[in-house]
Amino acid sequence: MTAFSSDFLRIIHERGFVDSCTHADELDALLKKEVVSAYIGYDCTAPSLHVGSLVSIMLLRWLQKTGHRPIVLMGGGTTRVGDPTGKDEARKVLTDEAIAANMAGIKSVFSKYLTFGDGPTEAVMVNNADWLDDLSYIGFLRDYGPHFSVNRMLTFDSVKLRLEREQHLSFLEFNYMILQAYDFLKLARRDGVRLQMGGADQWGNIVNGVELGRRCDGLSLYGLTVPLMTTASGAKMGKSAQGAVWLNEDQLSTYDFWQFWRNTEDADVGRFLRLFTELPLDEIARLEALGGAEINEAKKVLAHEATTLAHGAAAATAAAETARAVFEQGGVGEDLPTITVPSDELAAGLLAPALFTRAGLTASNGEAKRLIKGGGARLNDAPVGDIGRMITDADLKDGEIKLSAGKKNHALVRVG
RNA sequence: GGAGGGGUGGUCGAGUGGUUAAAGGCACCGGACUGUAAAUCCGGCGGGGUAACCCUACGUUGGUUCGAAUCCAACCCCCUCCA
Repeated sequence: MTAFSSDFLRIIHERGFVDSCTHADELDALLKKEVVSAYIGYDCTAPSLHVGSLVSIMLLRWLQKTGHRPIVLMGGGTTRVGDPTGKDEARKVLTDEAIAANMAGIKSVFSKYLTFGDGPTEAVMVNNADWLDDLSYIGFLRDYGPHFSVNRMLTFDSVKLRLEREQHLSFLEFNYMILQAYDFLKLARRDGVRLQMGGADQWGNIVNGVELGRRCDGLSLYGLTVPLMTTASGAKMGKSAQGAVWLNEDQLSTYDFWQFWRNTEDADVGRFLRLFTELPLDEIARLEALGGAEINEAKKVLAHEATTLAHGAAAATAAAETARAVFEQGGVGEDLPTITVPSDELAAGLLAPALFTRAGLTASNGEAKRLIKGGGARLNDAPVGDIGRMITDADLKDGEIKLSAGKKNHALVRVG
């Protein structure tokens, strides 16, 4: 399974996207023979996707680039059930309103990475609520229930782990894999989809769909998973200073997004360049071979490329420029988070801890005081020193005040 | 329905009447060292207050007590076995 002849499998294999794949040789031949429709499902559990999902989005992008048709499945129906995979406890049941709002946020990401339309290789977005919401219970059970073995279902990790850990698993959640399998069958029948892809944790769910297609319609369906993304030091990937690394700009600024990539661990640079950029492999090989501090150049390239894909070249350049000004010159940049304070308030003076919290650098006044006592808080690059420090318009420098919490978190205060 | 076990801070997990805002680990945040890396070491880690101090918190609601996460009652939820 090393020498694939189809562009898609060859490229994604070279770039490290493939964790496992069903009938790789057959799929390879199919991809050479015809335009293949493949889908990945996204549940609407948050208002945006984050970098954890980015691997699969890049996968769809490569699929389209190599002449096939990506289908983005929004889990409007399955989100109402809740995927138990990888969770110790049932997720809180989301309201239909929350699901709809989340879906709206998630949808917007894909247009950055894929070209949608009606052409043979243009992407399509579908919603499984369209067919799941109206299923009739008895009819569904009679049609598809016989194809699922409970004995077998109990052996899938998503279920098995819950049982082994003696964690509650509701019947509602237990049905998730059946619905996901049905999704695949439905898309195969309706849109001729032949391949489902997803994260490594989705393997069991995907295989169920492959088998359901064969049992019901004698279809040859395929599944492919990407590795679970972790950093070289073992942490789950996707934390920034602000929390999760969201793909939507309204959830995470382009500057913070850029910074996330810039702060990649050395050991991850090559892998991330292959997965999250489209640079040629020989160029990546050169970049990851850089030693010592030089590897920072590779990280900048990574940050620029990844940010360009997500937010556009202008945003990436602006973020890079701000980062350069802030880190390499110790100054300020346009992209730093900025708050505006009324001039009379500033003239009257504001306590440093309160201003830090107001600027979003600390979560509470207490935290701000601790930060100041610990020496991590700076005002115009000078340690604040005293928790009773008053900040006034006398602290303005070129019309703004730079606040810093640690070396990486900065904010600007302007008068307005 | 019956019997037994359990619900502690973001998380895991101690604590079983007072010095417990609650040991310890992880996560997280600062600092040192560096390269805006990793590893390591140091400090911090509920909220408000400059502080004294006040408030909130150990499933929920009541009760006993000078005093409860710790004892009692009822209720809710989870687990195991039985029917």
